Amino acid sequence: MDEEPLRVVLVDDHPLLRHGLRALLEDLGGATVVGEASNGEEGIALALELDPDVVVMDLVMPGLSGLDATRRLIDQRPELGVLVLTMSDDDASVFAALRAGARGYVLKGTGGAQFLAAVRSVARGEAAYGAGVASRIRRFLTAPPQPDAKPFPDLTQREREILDLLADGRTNTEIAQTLFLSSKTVKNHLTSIFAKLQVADRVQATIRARQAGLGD
Amino acid sequence: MDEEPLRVVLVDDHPLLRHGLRALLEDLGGATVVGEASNGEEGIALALELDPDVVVMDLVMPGLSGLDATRRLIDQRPELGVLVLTMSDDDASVFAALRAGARGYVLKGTGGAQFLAAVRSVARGEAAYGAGVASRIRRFLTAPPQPDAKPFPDLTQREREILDLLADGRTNTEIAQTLFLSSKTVKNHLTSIFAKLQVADRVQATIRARQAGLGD
DNA sequence: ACCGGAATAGGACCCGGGTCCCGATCCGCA
DNA sequence: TGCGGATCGGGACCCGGGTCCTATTCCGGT
Repeated sequence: MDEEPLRVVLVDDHPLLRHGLRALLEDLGGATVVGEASNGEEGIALALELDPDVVVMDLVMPGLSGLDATRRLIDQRPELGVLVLTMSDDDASVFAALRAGARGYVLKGTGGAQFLAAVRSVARGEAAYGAGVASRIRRFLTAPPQPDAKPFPDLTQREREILDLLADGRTNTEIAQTLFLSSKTVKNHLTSIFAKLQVADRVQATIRARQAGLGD
Repeated sequence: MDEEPLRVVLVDDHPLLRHGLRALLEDLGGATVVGEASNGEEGIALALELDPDVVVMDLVMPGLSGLDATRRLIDQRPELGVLVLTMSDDDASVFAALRAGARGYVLKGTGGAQFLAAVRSVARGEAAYGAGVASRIRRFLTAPPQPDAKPFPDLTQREREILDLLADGRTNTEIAQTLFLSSKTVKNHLTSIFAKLQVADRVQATIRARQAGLGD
């Protein structure tokens, strides 16, 4: 499709690594390294000036970190492809980089072929995450939907129904009408609900219920 | 690295599309399609039996959806690479698929080279998301830190303080003691708060306040 | 056949929540 | 200087929320 060589900027404080990457990209990857920088400030300036297809960014560098550099770069050029290449293999680094706008995250030590594939993906506007990063993202996305199960196991069926209506801000008489009950009965149920939830009144019960996902 | 052809299972209810994919994968991709299925149930059975490197999964299918199929598949084989190939280009579909455990998400209409790259990435255990998906993920990760601003602009300072305590489940006398006020004053403020929020009582006000981020 | 718990409901009672009206002070702005 | 709004509070009043006790029905488990 695109036979023009990819234009790449390398930002890494390690000259030997830059040299190796340049060789890899230009000899085997059909890409051209149009600029190299050894810290964040230079990287930003170079990238803005040269407008490459991909910026390969290290995270830990003297001076401006790769994280901040990525953030500023994306602020100014949202569509710029930043591929983070780092040794940091932990949740915090990964998500910080993704939030900063990096479109790729691969670990140093990744094979040459995978690295080149990641560069090309990022150049195409796609996302390219290494094996470990993929599972991290999934865990992160999977976490929220978990806290389901059963909200209040010690409540009876009726009590849960009433608590649910309470969590919608309904008043006792409204709850009673909805469930075809006497308001007295609703009061009685609420009293035992308060005891089980260990709260003092309907407001606190409402808060607890909504924290557990009821209402809305 | 791995010169053995990738083993792929196709799950899509459209025979012509399967045919096209098979041709693409086998002629240009150096892969072998070891099985085809036209719905979720068959897909699960085939994938479990053949244990391929990649399962290419459509989302919309008669019978068991690709979403549910992916979920069940990943439940049993967490390391299995599932690449979702679909026309659905919306947040809900994308995140549902990622939560279900898909390691790739590309749109029908993606170029052949990109599709093959995605298949190979997924086979290597990496993640492969198309261009649009990448920006969705970023927006999702960036969203949480955003929802600040000012909760209730029409409330006065004092009213916001009182509403904040109310959102913690405090009672009128407790609020009064905290702010060194008379409970009468608290009541009066609450009355005007209810009017401004257009709610009937403290419970509904609490709900509104917590939806706006107060309390906790 | 019996017991216990869930669900329903009434009576009596207290008190906090909520409303409306009124008055006071203070401050900023026209 | 005067107006308006924010803040503070009192009085009077109503009623819904909450508690405690008692009682009935029904059902499942022993």
